[in-house]
Amino acid sequence: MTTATQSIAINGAGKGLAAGTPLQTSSDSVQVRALLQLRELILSGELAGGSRITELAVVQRLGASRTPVRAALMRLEQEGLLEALPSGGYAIKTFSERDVSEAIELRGTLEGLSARLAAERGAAPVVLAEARACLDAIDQFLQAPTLDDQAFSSYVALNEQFHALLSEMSGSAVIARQLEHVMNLPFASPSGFVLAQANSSSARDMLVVAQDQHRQVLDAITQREGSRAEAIMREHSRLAQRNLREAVQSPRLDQLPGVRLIRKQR
Amino acid sequence: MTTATQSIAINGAGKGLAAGTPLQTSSDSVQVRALLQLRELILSGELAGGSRITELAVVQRLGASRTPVRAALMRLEQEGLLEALPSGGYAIKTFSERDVSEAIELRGTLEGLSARLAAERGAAPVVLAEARACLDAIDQFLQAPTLDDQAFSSYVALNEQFHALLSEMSGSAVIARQLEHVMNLPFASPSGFVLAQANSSSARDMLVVAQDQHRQVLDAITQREGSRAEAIMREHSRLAQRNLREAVQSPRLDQLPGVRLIRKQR
DNA sequence: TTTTCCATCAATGTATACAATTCGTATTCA
DNA sequence: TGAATACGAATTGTATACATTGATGGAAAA
Repeated sequence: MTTATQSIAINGAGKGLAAGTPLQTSSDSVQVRALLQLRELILSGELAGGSRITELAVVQRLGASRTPVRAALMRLEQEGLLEALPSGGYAIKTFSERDVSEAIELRGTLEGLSARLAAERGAAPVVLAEARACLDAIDQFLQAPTLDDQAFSSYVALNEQFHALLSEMSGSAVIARQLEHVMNLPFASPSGFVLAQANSSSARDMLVVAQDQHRQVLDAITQREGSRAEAIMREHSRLAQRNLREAVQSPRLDQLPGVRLIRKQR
Repeated sequence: MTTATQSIAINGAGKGLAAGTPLQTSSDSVQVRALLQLRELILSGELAGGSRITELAVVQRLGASRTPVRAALMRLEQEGLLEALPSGGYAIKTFSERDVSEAIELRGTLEGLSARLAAERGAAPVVLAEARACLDAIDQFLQAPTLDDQAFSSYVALNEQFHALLSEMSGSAVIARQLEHVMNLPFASPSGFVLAQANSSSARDMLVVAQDQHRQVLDAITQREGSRAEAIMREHSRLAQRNLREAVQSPRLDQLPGVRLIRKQR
C-alpha cells in the first residue's frame, strides 16, 4: 500500500540498543534525537512529500518509543513540515513554488521590520561591532576572483550569522521568535539557494551584490534611517527569489535540504 | 481517585470555542479539552504569570492524564503563552508593554503584506463581496449614536471576520498561517483592546475611524493599489497601540483575556 | 456483478508504570 | 559556623499496556 520504504536498515536491533554503540548523536535525549533524525529524513526527501506518515512507522525506523516520536511529530507540524490530518496522523507537506516565494517574501518583510526597529531605536554598539566584524570576514572570502565549495560554505555560515545579528539588533524577542518560525521552512532561510548558485559563473557577483546590501543596511541602521533599512532588507530577500526557479528545476540540486518537498507544478 | 475536589467551573466564556456546543466540553477529545481549559486558566490570570507550572498540578486540576496534558503544554509553548524551562517544565510567560506593542506592530506588518499581495494579485470576487457585506453589517451597528455592550461584542465579532477575510484575500496559506500564529498572543488580536474602550466617550469615534480604514483598504485592494493597501493596514494596527497603556493601567480591565500577563514595568 | 453490512484490524488516543534527573534539605566535617 | 556532600522527595523523560475509533476487505443478498 503506502510506500515501500519499510526496508529500513538503520539500527536494526531496535530498542535494545546494545551498550557500546556511541552512534552519532548519542548524548542528546531521545526526544531531541528523534526530532533531529525525523527532520533530516523529511528534508532529505527520504520520506516522500505528500505521503502519510504513521507514528508506528517512525517508531520502528528510529527505534524510540511512541512518546518522544509523538513529541517530534507535533513539533514538526508546528514547524510546518508536517500537516495534521483530520482523521489523525500526519502527512508530509509539499510546497508549490508560490509557497516558497511567499515564504521568502515573508522573511524579507520581517527582516525589514526588524531592521527598521533597530534603526529607529538604535542598536546595541556591541552587536553593531559584531556585525561589522562579520561583514569584514565575508569580505575576506570575496577577495578571491573565484570561489570554491568551501568558500561558499563559509559564506553561508557567515551570512546566517549576520542575519541572526540583524534580528538581535531590533532588540525584540517577539519579532526574533517570528523570524525563527519563518525560517523553519528551509528554503526560506537567507542562504537557502546560495549553494544552488555555487557553480554558476555569476555566482560571485551575486554575493558581491548581497554583501553590498549588507553594508548598506548596517549603514542605514547606524544612521538611524529606518525606512531605508527596511527597504534594503526587503530587496535583499529578493535575491533569493531570483534563482528559486533555477534551483527547483536543476536536477543536480535535489540534494539541497527541502528541495524535494517543492512540487514542480502550481 | 484524584480529582474529586476539582470541580472547577469550565466556563469557556470568551473566544475559545467557536462552535457553540451548549453543554460545555463533553464531546471533544480529552486533549482538546485540556488545551482549551489550560489556555483559559492562563489567559484569565488564574495561574499567575511568571510562575512555574508542573505537569502533575495541571493533571490534578484538569482531571486528565499526563499524556494529553503534556500535549497541551507543548502546544501552549508554541503559541507563546508558556516558556520551556531549561531544566524541564514550563513557566507562564509574562509580557512587557513593549512586547505587546511589538506584537501589534508585527500584526500590522503582516496584515499590510497580506493586503498588498491581495491588491497586486487581485482578490477573489467572492471574498471581496463577503468583505463588503461584513463592512455593511458593521455600518449598521455604527448607525446608533451610542453603543451598548452588546453592540461592542457584535463589532468585535464582525471585525475579526473582516480581518480573517483580508487574510484570505491574499490567497497565501503561508502568510495566513503566520498571521494566525501572531494572533495567538491575545493582545495582538485586531480586537484586543476594543472592549477596553467600551465605556470611553470617544469609543464610537474610534470605531468610526477604524471602519473608514476598513473601507479604504478594501478600495485600495479593488483598485490594485498595493502600496496604499499596505500602508493603511499598518496604520490601522496602530489604533490598537494607542490605547494599550490605558488598557493595562485600568484595573477594571484586568478581566480581559491575557491582560494579567502584562507586566506593569519595563 | 454490484452493493451493503458486518467483522476484523490497524492506527491513534489515553492512561500509567518505570527510569532518570534535578532540587531542596539536612547532616557532617573542617 | 560555614560549606560541601549526600540523601530523599518531587518532577520530568521514556516506555508500554489498554481503549477507541476509523478504515478495509470479504461475504451475502439483491
